[in-house]
Amino acid sequence: MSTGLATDTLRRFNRTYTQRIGVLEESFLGLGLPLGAARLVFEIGASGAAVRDLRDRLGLDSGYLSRLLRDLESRALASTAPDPADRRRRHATLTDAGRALLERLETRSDELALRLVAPLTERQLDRLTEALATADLLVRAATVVLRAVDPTGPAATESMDRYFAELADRFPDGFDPGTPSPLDCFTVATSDGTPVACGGLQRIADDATATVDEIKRMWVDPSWRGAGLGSRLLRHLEDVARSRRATAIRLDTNGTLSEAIAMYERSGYRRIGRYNDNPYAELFFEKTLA
Amino acid sequence: MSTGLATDTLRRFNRTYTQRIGVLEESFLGLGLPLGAARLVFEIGASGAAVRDLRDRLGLDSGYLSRLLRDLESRALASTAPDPADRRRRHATLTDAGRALLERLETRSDELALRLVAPLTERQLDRLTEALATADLLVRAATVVLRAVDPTGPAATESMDRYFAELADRFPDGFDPGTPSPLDCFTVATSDGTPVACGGLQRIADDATATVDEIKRMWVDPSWRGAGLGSRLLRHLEDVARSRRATAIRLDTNGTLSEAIAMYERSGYRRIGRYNDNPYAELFFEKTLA
DNA sequence: ACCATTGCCTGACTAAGGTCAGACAGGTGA
DNA sequence: TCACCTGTCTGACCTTAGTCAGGCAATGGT
Repeated sequence: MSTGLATDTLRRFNRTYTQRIGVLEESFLGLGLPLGAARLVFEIGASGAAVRDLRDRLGLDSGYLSRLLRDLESRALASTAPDPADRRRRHATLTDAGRALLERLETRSDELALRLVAPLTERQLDRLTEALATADLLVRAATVVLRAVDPTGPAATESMDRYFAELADRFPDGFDPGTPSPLDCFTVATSDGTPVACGGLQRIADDATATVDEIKRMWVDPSWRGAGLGSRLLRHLEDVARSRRATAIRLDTNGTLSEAIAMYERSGYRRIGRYNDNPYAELFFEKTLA
Repeated sequence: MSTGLATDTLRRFNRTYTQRIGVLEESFLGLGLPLGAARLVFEIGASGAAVRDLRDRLGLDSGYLSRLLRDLESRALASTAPDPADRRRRHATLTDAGRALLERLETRSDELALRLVAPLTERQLDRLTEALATADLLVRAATVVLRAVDPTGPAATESMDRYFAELADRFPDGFDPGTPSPLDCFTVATSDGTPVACGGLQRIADDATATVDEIKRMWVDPSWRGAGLGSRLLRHLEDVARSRRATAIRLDTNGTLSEAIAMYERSGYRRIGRYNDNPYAELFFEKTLA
């Protein structure tokens, strides 16, 4: 298909959106707060948030956010306190009044959304919901950022922990990572700062005949599957391996991870015999790098 | 399904949208024009537009729009001239420089859209395009306005003409409306001011046994089909008929209009025998009103 | 103990977006 | 012809949103 169709659709949708759904934003208005401040209340949420995160999520200048926070404080809607772990960082929380306002904001937002879709039949509402969920997942997936991180750093550790936790969940007899040895390099995919996928490389052979990297601890957050994140990560790791002068990539996997297996096959990996003694591995794949 | 899921999805999408796609808007920036002015250039378009329409479409205060137009004029991007038909109204047109700018705006917007979806595979791009097109159609359909209009007025005439034109196109031997007699009442569905569907009622029987209204000249714009506009219009006309104390509704149709026939059956209409001598009618339906 | 860095805050400033009241020209019906 | 309406324009005014440079306190490495 032509990318022209895609951009046309995107732009057409953009127009419909700003005219029709965009007014949802304005539901935040009319409760005495300007839009920016209301959005901030929304973003702080019932459980509070770090100032740093707020800045990232709202994409605001540090000075401006600070001013908005002071504004909320002067209205007794929020308060900030230093983070005990690092007293330079600050954490914002809503006061009772702030939480009450948040609730009213949510109610209004819901009402407006409901009114918007009220003329639709149930069947159409289902179609709309499904279409929006699909679009949401894909757009979010498209804007995921792949980043090489320190294989022993916090970002790598956090995503590997989630990977191990899932294996423990899915394997019939559980999973024991032991003390995982650090990999040569590690890539984490993040969306809004939280890791949603990861994977690393380890050199397992380097002699006259071949230089082989093994892909290890590759994982995609369950709620992000079906958006092509896995293939994208795989391609990325292949690029990294190539830049490390690897001539082939291998990986092993367990028979329970059926989506992963399908993806490896789609991506040009072919089944080979066992090449290690990993007790959890049942299937072994290899791909020759061009 | 619960409407809660729908509003959740809508709100979640809303968030993703403002963070990710919303920046498309900013593609209008950086060409020396503030966003509002750039949007106005976009809305005037290559073929110009009435100031009145611009105000409606952009939802702006008359004074503010006027100021924006003066701004564009002072930059030699647009010019306004009185409408010859009513010299109070004014019509805005882009100058050559304005059209050149419009083109650059469109290019930038396209480029940004492309960059946004670049990480997606072709298959995902197809899915995204389809999802957005569906969402677009449904959201636009949900915000269509049904309005009773003068059966002989311009709005009614315009949509009936399009209906007749389509019949002429679809019937193997063409269609001749003759001099259509005005109906008792007529409803037009509009989106952004242009008619997208219509239908009227005519009392065809009123005696001791029954008061019967006939639905005539019901039509949905081809590009708007599949969004439930037909059923909504049908329900609306039934309400109108009820308010006119009708006890039953009849309608006739041609065998070629298969989507319409399916819709009538879904909506509780049952086949009856011929009740008029309309030469184009082949099928006849009736529904008893509660 | 020192220094660079990080995280947040403040003051000063600007652009953008928008409202409101009134003015004024053109049009319309009695 | 007059009174009133419609559509647009102008001046005065205001809020919101945001940038930038510099400041201070807490932290981490040496």
